[in-house]
Amino acid sequence: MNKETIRYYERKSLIPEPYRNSSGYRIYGAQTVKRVHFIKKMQDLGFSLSEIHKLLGIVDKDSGRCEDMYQFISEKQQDVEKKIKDLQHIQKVLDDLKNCCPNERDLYACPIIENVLGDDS
Amino acid sequence: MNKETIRYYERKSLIPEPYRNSSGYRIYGAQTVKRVHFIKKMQDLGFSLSEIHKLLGIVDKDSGRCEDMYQFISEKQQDVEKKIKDLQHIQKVLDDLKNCCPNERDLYACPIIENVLGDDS
DNA sequence: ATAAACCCTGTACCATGGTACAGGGTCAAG
DNA sequence: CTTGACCCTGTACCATGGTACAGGGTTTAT
Repeated sequence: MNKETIRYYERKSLIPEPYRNSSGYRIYGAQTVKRVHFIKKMQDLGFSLSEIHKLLGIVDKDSGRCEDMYQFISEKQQDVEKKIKDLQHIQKVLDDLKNCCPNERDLYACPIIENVLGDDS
Repeated sequence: MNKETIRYYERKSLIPEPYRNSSGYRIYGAQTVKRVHFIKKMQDLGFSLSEIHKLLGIVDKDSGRCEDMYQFISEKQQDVEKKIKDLQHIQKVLDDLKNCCPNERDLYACPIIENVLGDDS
């Protein structure tokens, strides 16, 4: 991973300020390394950095962690469910557009274009 | 729609510079209004403004419009298909996380957290 | 001993899709 | 004829997730 990105996470308080050696160089412990892995994985699961910030607040808590975590995951699942449904709707509209296309070269009045451009809704 | 957004589209060359009256006020014709509707609809279908910029290039062309349009829609469908698959994978991972959660309050060692935090991959 | 190859800080910049002024001109109503 | 409500321009700013310097200090290798 890019060091600039790590420093970006530090600025955003996603990871703690690390120890510095006598020259002021950052020394990272295993926990911070794990934390960065956690951030990456949650990003891959579609969580934004601000969501991950909240999530890390849960992780750092000493009680109620599991319940809050479950809650968080559940809410994200609903987000993801909605995104899938939206994309499936888009897929259907794109299909309809394709199906109205005769696919002939040099046909000026492309039904797809007319469909989207002229449809007064 | 917000006038600032329309002016933003003008800056980005998504719509032509409109006619001005004697005081320099913008006067929009029906074609530009249709163009803005087109932009909004294509945005709703998941096209970015830069994609819409290319699309409008096709719309403005005098030949081969239909074939290019069909091509564009088809490529977008593949994008959308991939996004859906990615989200479905995410959904599965989130499900797995939920399934490993005992959902007990005050349980310190939340399996979800351990799962994501500690998994060395 | 000196150059390469790191680290540090701070700031600016990239794309995306806009929004929000400031400081001015114009237009219609009362 | 003045006040408010528009329009104009230009520029700066918002969030998001970083990246890329400039201008220093340090460490390592030859």
